Amino acid sequence: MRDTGMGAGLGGESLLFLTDEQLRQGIEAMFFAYRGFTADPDRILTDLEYGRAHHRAVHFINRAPGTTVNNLLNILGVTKQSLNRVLRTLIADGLVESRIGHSDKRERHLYLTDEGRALEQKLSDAQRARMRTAFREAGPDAVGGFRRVLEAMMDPEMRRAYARLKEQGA
Amino acid sequence: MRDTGMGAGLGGESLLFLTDEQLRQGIEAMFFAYRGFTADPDRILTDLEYGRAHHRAVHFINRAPGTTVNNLLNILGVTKQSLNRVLRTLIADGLVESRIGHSDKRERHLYLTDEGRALEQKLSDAQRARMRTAFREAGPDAVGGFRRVLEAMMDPEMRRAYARLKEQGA
DNA sequence: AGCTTACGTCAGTGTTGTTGACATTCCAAT
DNA sequence: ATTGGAATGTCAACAACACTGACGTAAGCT
Repeated sequence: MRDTGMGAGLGGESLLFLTDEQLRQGIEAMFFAYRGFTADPDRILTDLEYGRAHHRAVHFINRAPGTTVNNLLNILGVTKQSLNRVLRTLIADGLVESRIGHSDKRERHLYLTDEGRALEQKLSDAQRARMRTAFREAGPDAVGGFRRVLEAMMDPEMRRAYARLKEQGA
Repeated sequence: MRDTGMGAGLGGESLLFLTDEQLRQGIEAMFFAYRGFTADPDRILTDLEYGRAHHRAVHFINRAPGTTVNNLLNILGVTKQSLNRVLRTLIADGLVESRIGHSDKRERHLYLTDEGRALEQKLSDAQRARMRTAFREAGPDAVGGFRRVLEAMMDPEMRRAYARLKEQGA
């Protein structure tokens, strides 16, 4: 087994949790857990001819109603063309409403329709159910650690977006 | 704000960490963190004309040298056609070697070549670096919680695969 | 001999992402 | 008032990565 060479001679703190093997287990845990994380919504979506991209759009529009396309673009980290394709179908299907901005008429503000909210509800119910089970199994302390590690893993820009959404939801 | 209706009257334990808002923050944390998780390898891969699928294959072949195609299929959770496309390019490019099984000649055992190991090293160095920073920022207790929640989030089948890899690496 | 398993491949399709190019609309500055 | 830039939208082409379905080959099992 290889080692980073940083595990020895660092005083009382063993830092055993930073060995390459521990890090690799963390990487694999992320990989397998993300599969579970998306599995339930994915099943619902394939029945509805939608994909994960539609879920993400619906999720964040619900989370921040009236958000602009540009704002959504930054949160989702995709190109406007990619997002536009998804939004177009959602608007055409009557799940999302796009209203021209009042102060800046170039901007489009996005809202879920009743039907859109119904889908969001259905998807997030499924996803929250899994998250709830996992949180309950692991316990409150583990949940705190989970959140701290994930936050530290984000790119700074995403960490800011995440913090903004957190404030908004509280 | 909606509520699950499970937050009240449960005695001393408040279960505040299981509110819909907390769960939604967990969901968003997973989304943003996974982006960071894959960002560094993705950057390396695009330069090399490879994708995330190649990374996953190389990772697990390195992790379990001599693994069969079928075993890899189960771990990655994709179709054989999808995996085969990736394996074909990796073998053609001399990163992976496919050896016919000794006892069962139908099976192909997969190994990384020196060149394959070099790529795996490069990719996992980048990914481990981010994981290491995140782990160090969050601290050992948080890392334990992180791992417990992720494990609880996996599908049972993936939890078994994860456990098998853990034993193997120890 | 017949069935199953493991693997590979061909063909077609769908989702999601990417560039690049171009039009429109609007705000803001000269 | 015109010019420049930002925000949005659209079209086209393309690539990665997943899927299904069908077919073939070789090997193993009963």
